[in-house]
Amino acid sequence: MRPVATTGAIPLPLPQTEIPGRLQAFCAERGIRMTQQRRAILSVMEMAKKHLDAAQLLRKAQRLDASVDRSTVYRTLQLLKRQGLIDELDLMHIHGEGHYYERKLNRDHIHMACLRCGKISEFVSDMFERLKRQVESDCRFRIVVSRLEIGGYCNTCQKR
Amino acid sequence: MRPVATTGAIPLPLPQTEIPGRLQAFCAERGIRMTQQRRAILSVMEMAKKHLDAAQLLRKAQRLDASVDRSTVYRTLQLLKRQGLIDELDLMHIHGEGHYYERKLNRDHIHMACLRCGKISEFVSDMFERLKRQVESDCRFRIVVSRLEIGGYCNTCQKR
DNA sequence: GTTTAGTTGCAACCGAGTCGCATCTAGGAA
DNA sequence: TTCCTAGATGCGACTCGGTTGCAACTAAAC
Repeated sequence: MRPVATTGAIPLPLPQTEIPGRLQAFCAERGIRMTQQRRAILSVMEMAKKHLDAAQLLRKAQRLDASVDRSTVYRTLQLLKRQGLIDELDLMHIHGEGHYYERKLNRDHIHMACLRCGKISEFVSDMFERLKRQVESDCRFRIVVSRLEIGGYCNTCQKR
Repeated sequence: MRPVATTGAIPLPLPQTEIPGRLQAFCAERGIRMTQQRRAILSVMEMAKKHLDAAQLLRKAQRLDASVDRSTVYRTLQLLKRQGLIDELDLMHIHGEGHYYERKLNRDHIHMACLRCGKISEFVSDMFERLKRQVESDCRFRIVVSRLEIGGYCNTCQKR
């Protein structure tokens, strides 16, 4: 398990890579059939150093297995979403209408998208966790998935 | 200005209506040309008692002015977004890939979507405001727009 | 009233995502 | 090891939300 800051608020760089094969191990545990194509897609997800959309994921997966089809990518993404293994992001629609995907880590984080340079940054905060607990108790709402996205101007772009 | 709870965490019902003509007044202030079609669209937005998607907005606007076209609705939504007068929501894609829109009120709120019954509820929380201030200071990020959406199970659906 | 920049309807278009179906294959059973 | 079949795949057609180019129209400044 990748070490994650457990206290305070730490600006986080970009998503980190995980132990290779982690996602495949999860799937095996849950009795999900493993195919050549899924292996390619999962390992791309696992090694991704930034948020990928379906088209990027397809291109990268095809470099590992040329037979991978667009529809298989979408079907696999649905599978991983249902299993709670990945998160779907909009990143404030900075680049079109599509979605971005990332491995779900132990701890949720906030996504900030710079409206000027398009940079995406991430942020882990205890207060976010506390806010979710407040929602659960005050609204009697059982949270399954949450997404906090922020649009604005990053430090560098504010200075211009 | 509609009274909004300013302290603590209050479960909020659905979006309220505003003083009629409010959006049009905003546009006038900013020197935005007012047309028959825009008037129809704005008043639908203003009187909406729930979150509307573009298609619903079109249908309702056409009841006020039959000439309103789909593209005009989309162009007007873009305009209002740019002006910061409305917020765009996904509502966790509970019903397809489209977007929902609502008048921006003084205070941001959290949207909760029940994955079982589809009910959307809203929640205002000081902690959300504090969290945003934390992001601004810790990450030196100037927030323009933010969106916190939560998927899970509402009180009623948990009991089954 | 004249003028014109801004807005509109229309129809064609785009790109993300889905689906039906024939074919293929992972992986359990014999 | 071979056989078998539920489940996965590729393909192509499709849906649907949203955009765009263009000629016609109009709000509002003069």
